[in-house]
Amino acid sequence: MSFRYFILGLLTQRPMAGYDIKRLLQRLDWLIGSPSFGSVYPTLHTLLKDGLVDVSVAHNEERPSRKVYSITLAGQQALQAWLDQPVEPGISLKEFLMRLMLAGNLSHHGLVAYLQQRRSEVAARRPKLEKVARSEENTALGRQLAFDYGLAAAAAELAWLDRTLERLSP
Amino acid sequence: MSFRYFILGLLTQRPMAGYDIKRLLQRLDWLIGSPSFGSVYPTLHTLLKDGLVDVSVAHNEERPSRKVYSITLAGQQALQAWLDQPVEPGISLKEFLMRLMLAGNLSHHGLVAYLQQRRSEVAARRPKLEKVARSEENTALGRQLAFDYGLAAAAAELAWLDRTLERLSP
DNA sequence: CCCGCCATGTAACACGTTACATGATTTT
DNA sequence: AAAATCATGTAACGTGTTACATGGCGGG
Repeated sequence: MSFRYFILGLLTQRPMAGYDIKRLLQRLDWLIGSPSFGSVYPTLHTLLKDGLVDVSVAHNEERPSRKVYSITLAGQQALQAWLDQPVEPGISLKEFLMRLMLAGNLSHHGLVAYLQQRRSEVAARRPKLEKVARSEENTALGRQLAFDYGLAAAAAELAWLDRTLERLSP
Repeated sequence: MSFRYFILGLLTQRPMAGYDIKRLLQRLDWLIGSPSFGSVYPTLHTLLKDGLVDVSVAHNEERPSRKVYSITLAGQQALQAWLDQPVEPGISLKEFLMRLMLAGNLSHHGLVAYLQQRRSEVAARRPKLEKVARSEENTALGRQLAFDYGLAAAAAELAWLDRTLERLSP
């Protein structure tokens, strides 16, 4: 269900063809990863089958025909329902960012709550990581480095969340 | 092939049962993600079938029998071959950390080279992200936040890599 | 007495990748 | 003339999840 809703979310901004979506996703590759064409097209097919998107074929002389998809009312409702349901804890960074990118469909309050939930999760990770890092089986160099990385990453994310929450507050 | 080699790598430290592996992985969950039992056991079965691990059943009265797996010579060679082959660029953070945790099987020089490669990749992401963030279609709040996060994360990882590389140098 | 931990396993399913097929047009 | 870009699609495969089945032990 991961990319399904994200693609649906992209279509709230403007109607797009599969190729466009793939290209856009490609440029977001580093943040959320980019599915292949073999994934994008079938996803659009099932969204269409489920009535969440419409398609209009743009017959072009000179260039291949494009199938331009737009979100339907049912699609907007389905997206909203998905966004409204609370995120279960332990979500991955990629999922966190995917939802964050759809923040345009969220209320200000919803966005702040989302970031605050993330903040408390990341904060909770710190002591856990430290505890695991100190356990006797993790003295190998690689493990030590990985834990060290984890702590640094958690600290950086926490700092970003604090900065961002402050910026968003009135 | 992702967890296959990581599990093999875990067995270089000590022989373990599937349950042990899962428990260990669980504690590394935040760093590299943890596969379910339905993935761990079949993985061990195929490693066994391929001759990369051995199994010895520990019949215990009182407790369920445990199947303790140990790495074979062929397994060690396969792992080494996998570690020796250069990492293709664009690897995900999770894969980066998985390999990092196996650093015990790497030479000092190999480890440093690995980190340096990562450093140059992360450094290259910065200008790309900045360029994409400035493009006209990314003015929506969510996108801006996600890009901002990406830049902060990249900066933090870069700083960590520099610190670590310095610490590892003579 | 029920719940949680220990311990293994299988089958159905979900999601995504790789590799292929097709074919025109623009750039090198 | 070759290669990249535009544009869509399918089929086989890989890897992992969820949900189930089985069964004993220990603590609240």
